[in-house]
This record gives sequence, C-alpha cells and structure tokens, in this order.
Amino acid sequence: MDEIDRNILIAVQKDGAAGLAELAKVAGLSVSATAERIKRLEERNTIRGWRADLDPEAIGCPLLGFVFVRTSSDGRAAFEGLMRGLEPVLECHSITGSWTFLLKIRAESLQALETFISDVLARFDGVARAKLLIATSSAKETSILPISEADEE
Amino acid sequence: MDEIDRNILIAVQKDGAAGLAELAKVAGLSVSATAERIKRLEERNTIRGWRADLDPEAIGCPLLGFVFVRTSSDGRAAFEGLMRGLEPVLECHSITGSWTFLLKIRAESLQALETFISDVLARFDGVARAKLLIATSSAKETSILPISEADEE
DNA sequence: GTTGAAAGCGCGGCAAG
DNA sequence: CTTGCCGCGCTTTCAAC
Repeated sequence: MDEIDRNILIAVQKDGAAGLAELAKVAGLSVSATAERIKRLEERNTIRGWRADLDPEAIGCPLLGFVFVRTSSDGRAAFEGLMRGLEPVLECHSITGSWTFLLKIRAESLQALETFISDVLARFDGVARAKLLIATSSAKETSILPISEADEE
Repeated sequence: MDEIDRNILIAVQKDGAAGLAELAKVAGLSVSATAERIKRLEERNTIRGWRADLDPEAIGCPLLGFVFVRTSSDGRAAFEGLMRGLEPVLECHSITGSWTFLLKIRAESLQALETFISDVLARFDGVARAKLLIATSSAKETSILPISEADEE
C-alpha cells in the first residue's frame, strides 16, 4: 500500500466505472501494472466490491432516521443478528455513552419509519428503550472514505 | 420505475461489476433492453454513479465516530459548507432534537479524531457544543439501500 | 516495473420482427 | 419488447526487456 495504491483507491471511489487507461494515468503507471495493482487490492479485500450509488429519494426511501437503542446486556448479540437481516437498517453500531446501539435507518415515510420502530425494534425482547432522531436535511452523505497518508506496507 | 427496474437496482447495488448478460437474467429481459434501462436509470440520476467499496480498516481509518454539534442559528449554513469540504466527515445531517447536526466521521485513531474535533469543529465560530460518541463495533454498515415496492411511475 | 502484440469478451448500435 | 449481427474498444494474458 503505497502512494500509487492510494491514488488508485481515491480514483475508484470517485468513479468506479473508470477504465484502466484512465486509472493508469492517475497511478502514473502502465495499464498492465495498474490492472495488477487493482487485482491485488481486490484479493486483499482492500477493495471489497463495486457498487452502484443510488439516489435514495429516487428509489422511494427519502426519510433518514437515527435510532438510539438500549438493550439488556444479554440481548445484544441477538439484536445485532436481527439488525443484520433488516434491509432498512443501513447501520448498526455499538457506541460509547448511555445507549447500547446507534442505528441508521432509511424508510419511505415518517409513518413507515415509526411503524418499523414500534413493530420491529421495540417489540424485540431485550430492547429497553429507543429514541428516534429524524434527519431533516443532509448537507453531506457519502461513502467515500478519506485515504490516509500512512500505512506504507 | 417498475418491478424490473427495482430488480436491476437491487443487483447493481450488490455487484456493480456485473455484466449486462448477468443483469439481463436478473431483469428477465434481453441484454439490449437491460442496457437501455440502465442508461435511463443513469440519465435520471437514479443511479448516481459507480464506486469501489473499500475496507475502512485496510485504508487506515478504522475509527468511527458520531458527533453531535450545536451551532448558533446563523452559523448553520457556513458550518454545512465547511463540513462538505472535509474528507473525514462522511455525513452531516440536520436533525430533530436538541442538537443541530449529527456528523459521521472516520479517522485513523482516537487521537486523530479528537484532534480533528477540537481543532476543526470546536474552533469554528458558531459551534456552541459538541459531543462525541465512538463506535466500538459495527454489526452492520452498508450503503445498500432498501428498494421499496411502491413508486410505479 | 516497462512496452507491444494477440486473443477474447463485452458493450453499443442498428436492423428487423 | 425480441433476436441477431457487426465493429469497436477494452481487458487480459503473455512475451520479451
């Protein structure tokens, strides 16, 4: 993982449809060397996959909510398993502070979100409390990660 | 946006490197019809782009934090503009409740995260308070959106 | 690491039904 | 919408350096 790999990773995050010729320019390498680096990055799972980036509004889930959840300590693992299988739950993090989990959820409407929380989350054994915050607007929402300068492997 | 488009969108979210032949199977259409649908989905910006999905740990930003921020009401727009330009800030949402913003931030270490908050966020005029929550583990973290059944256009 | 060539697959466009 | 065809371009692999 050197400077060249980092430049490649920056580029493929911005445009995953870029061809090898374009990426080779970014990398400052030949096309074949660039292809090999990308293959290695995929094999090492530094690149986990390639995905289409969709507009949430266009596909009918404009509403974004964050839910804090407090569970009993022995219900945590089962709760995580449940969250993993629920499509509207984009993220489920264990967090510091007085709550157990922070969830990021997308739904088609406020009603759908509230229904989901009361019918699925609150009904789960082990959930002691839940608190919902609604995102009223989003100045930024990206999955493009910052590439740090370190990690010279 | 019909059932076929939804199936295509589900597929390209899971595997953006899938070829048209494979997507045609998923869609239940011919390759040419599938290609045209994808082109239309891109033109309408339902598909906003194609991106490589990277492993945060592999690229040196394993630490995930959420930061609540309270700003003065006239500092909000400027704060949003600042956030948009900061790479470690993956998300910046206006939210209901007593805080103004919720940020999602990735950094290489706890120290880097705390430094970033105190040097960049807390120093910004208009920021009255900030509260940091650290994600100690993540059971799920995806950008794959649920595709709702509605919206028959 | 480089260039260059060869082979093959896939995409894009078009025609016809 | 379908099938079929054609041509270009890109990826992939290989060789030689």
